[in-house]
Amino acid sequence: MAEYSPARYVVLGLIARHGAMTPYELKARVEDDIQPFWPILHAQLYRIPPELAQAGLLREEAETTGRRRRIFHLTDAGRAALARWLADPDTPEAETRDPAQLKLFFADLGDPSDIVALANRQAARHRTWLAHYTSLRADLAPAEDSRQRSRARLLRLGVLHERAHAEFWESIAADPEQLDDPVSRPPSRPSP
Amino acid sequence: MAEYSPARYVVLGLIARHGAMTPYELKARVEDDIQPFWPILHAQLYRIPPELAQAGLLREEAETTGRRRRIFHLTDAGRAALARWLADPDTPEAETRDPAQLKLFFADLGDPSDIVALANRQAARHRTWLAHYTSLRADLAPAEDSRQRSRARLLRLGVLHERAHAEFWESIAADPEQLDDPVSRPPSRPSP
DNA sequence: GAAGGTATGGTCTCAATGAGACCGTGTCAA
DNA sequence: TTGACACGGTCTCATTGAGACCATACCTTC
Repeated sequence: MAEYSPARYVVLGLIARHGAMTPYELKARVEDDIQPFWPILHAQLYRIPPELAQAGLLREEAETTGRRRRIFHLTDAGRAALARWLADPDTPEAETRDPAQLKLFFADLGDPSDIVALANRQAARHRTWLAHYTSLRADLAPAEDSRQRSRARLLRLGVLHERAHAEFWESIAADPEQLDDPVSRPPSRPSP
Repeated sequence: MAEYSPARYVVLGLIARHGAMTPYELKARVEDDIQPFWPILHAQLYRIPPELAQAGLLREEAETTGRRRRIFHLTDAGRAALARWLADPDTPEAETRDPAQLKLFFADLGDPSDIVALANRQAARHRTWLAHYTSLRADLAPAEDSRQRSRARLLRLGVLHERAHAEFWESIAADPEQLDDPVSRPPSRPSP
C-alpha cells in the first residue's frame, strides 16, 4: 500500500517538520539524522523533490538569480500522503547489508587469523558508533516536545544496536573458536 | 580494495564451500543462510556467475539437453580472489534500511495512536525472527568443524540483534510517550 | 585587493541493482 | 492424462548507486 518509496517520505517528512527547504539542506538533515536507518545518496535528494512536485506533493519555488536555489514547499496533498503513510502500521521488512557478517560467515574458507583482525576492526567501529550515539543522547535536551522524543527513541535503539554488535564482535575477537556459548549469559557480565 | 561486489563473493564462497552449483541452487542457499545480512535477488544469481566466468573466476559447464542447466565450478583464480577478500579486514560500513524506524522517526507528524500499532507489529515480527534463529541454533549439531561454527556465530548475532530490537519495540508499545528511560536499565528486568 | 580555500548549491552520466513478469522441463499423484 | 508443483532459467524496464563535474558566494590572509 506504500504509494511511494521510503526515500520520498523522508523528503516529505523533513519538509513537513522543518518547513520549505532546498535539496542541499535536505542532504544535510539526512546525513545528520536519517543515514543510520535509511541511507540516501545526495544525488537522490536532487532527483526526488522535482518528481514529487510533478506529482503535486511539493511546490517548487525557484530563484532565477544568484545561486538559483530551488526551494520546495509541502502541499496539502503532500501532507495527506505523509499522514497516510504514517498511519499504515504494515511496513516492509528491514534490510541489512553487512560485509563484515559476510566475511565472518565464510571465515572457514580463509586463514584462521583473518577472523581476529576482522573482529577487532568491527568491535572498534561499533564502539565508536556507540560512543557517538551515547554522546548525542546526553546532549539532547530532556524537552517534553514530541520531536525531541522521536529523536531520543531512535538514539536509544541505536545505542542498543551498537552495544549488541560491539559485544558480539568483542566476544569473537576474544574467542575466535567460540568453544563456549556466550549468548545464554547476560551481556557485560563475564562468567567468573 | 574490494575487487568485486559482496554479492560476487557470496557466489564464490558458496561454490567454494559446497562445490559446483547451478544458479538455482545458489538461490536456495542464499535464501536459507545469507538473506539476513546480505539480500540478493534471484535474478542477480543468474547474472553474476556468467560474469564471473567471463572474468575467469568460475568455469561454466552447460548442459545442452533436457533442462539445460548451467553448472559453475570454481577456478584457482576464483579461489585466490576469495582468499584475498577474506584476508582483508577493512570492510565497508554495514547499511540498514528499516522503514519502521523511519516511521518512528517521523511519528510526531502523525497520529499518536499510529506509533502503538507500528510498535506492536514490529515487536511481533522481531519475536518471530528471534524464535526462528533460536530454533535453528537448537537444531545445529554441536559439531566441532569450522563450518558449523561459522553458522553458529552468525546465528548468535541474529539472536542478539532480534532480541535487542524486539525489546526495543516492546518498550515503545508499552510506553509510547517514553517518559522514562529504559536504556540504562538491564533488559528483561522491568523496574518494580 | 587579489588569491586561494571552503562551504554552498546543483547537474549529469554510466553502471548496477531492484522488481517482477514470463517461459519452458521434468516428476508425481490423483 | 492432466494438473500441480518443483526445477531451472531469461528478459525487460525503472530505480538507485557511485561519483565526476560545474558554478557561485563568502571568508581569510598575504
